[in-house]
Amino acid sequence: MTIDEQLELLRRGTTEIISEEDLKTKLQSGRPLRVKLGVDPTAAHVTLGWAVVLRKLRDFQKLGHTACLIIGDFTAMIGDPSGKSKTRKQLTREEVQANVDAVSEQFYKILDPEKTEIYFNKDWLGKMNFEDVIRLCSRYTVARIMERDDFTKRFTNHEPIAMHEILYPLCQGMDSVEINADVELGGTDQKFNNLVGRTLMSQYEQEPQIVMLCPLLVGTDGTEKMSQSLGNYVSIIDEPNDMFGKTMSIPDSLIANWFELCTDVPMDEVGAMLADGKNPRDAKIRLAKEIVALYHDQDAADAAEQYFIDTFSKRQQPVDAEEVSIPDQLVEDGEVSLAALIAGLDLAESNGKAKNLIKQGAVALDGEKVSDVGARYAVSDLFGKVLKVGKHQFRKLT
RNA sequence: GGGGAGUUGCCCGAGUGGCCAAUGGGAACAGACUGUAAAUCUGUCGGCGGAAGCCUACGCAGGUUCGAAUCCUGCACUCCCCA
Repeated sequence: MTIDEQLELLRRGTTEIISEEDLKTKLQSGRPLRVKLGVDPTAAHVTLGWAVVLRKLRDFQKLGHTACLIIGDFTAMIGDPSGKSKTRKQLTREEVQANVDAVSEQFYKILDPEKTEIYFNKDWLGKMNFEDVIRLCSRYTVARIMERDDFTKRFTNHEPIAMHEILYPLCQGMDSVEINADVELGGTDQKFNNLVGRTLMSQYEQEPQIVMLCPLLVGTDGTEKMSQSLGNYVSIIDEPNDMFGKTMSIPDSLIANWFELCTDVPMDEVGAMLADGKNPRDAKIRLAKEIVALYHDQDAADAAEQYFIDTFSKRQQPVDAEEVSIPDQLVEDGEVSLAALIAGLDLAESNGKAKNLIKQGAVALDGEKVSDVGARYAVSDLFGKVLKVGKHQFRKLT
């Protein structure tokens, strides 16, 4: 592959490269580059949004470069202030460890383990003493830190900014120094942090890293960036049917963007699918299948499509609803209250909510609507029946 | 260090002694309509209970009162002004 072809591949799905010229020079050197991606284990799932950057990292690997994943087990205890209007909650060591465990194996669904190095930034940040911290702080000024628009906003809005938050960019910059990164990848919200890395690196007499920024994937709600705390996410370890269904729930306006950032489908093909007169639903089905195929396989994608059409388009009961047994503690004299059962199976948060659902006509047994809030059934009558709650949730009682 | 303002349900925000489980908006959920899209309309939205009702809640801890989210005291946290 020529250098220009390589650049072309790397450029896809990025919004900014600082600077492209320097990147070209580095590519021309022919040596494997150290491409850094910092990940904070603040969540237990790799989401499609997160995958955007991971997939870019994989592109580098395909070209023979080395992925340097920095697990922010130290920085997670600070909490990245990027784009946040509030101080993040600081995670405990246990929470961080649990997330690290959960997330690390998910990375290899995307990355090539042979070309991946994993670092934990507690290994160096955790060893700094107070003097080291003071010295680090002296390398950056308050004015420059306050340039960040999220800090500026919080400051002008009289919202609190805790001291430790302004150290976050410096910590992240130290990571780059520590591993001597050639390139750092990040979402557009990471621009400031990544640029601090460049500054620090030159102060440590290293060649400043190239910064490559990827757009933030908008979540299933169609407005906010995809994040686990907002609940608008698709996880790459979601079950095929969930993955398919969640993807189908995105607004039409996002279809092209998701194709670009989450799949390898060529963009002119996407354009054709979305041309005037075509039903955007079909494009969305294709999108959902692509995504399922990527993280499961083609068979799973086909099955998920079939499930979706049967269950939602045709409004049939799924053939293979998840089977659940009726919890013993709900049974009294061989009977259960329907509301308690719904709550007990986690299909509603509380008995009260379950009753509301019944009142609203959202509950059916074997296709027959139940409207009696106080309905009770003999357990033996329920065996084998399919309980439907809302549009999406089906459970086969056993 | 001094002075002032504030802390209400998932979020924002009203409420200044009983009519407050707490106005309103947003989010969320459900129903209708659909393409599980968007938009729209309707309903629900602390817990338990079939219901009546009961319990728990307005930063935390006490107090005054027949009765407090509302008054008093102390504590914690946030913001502003001055030093």
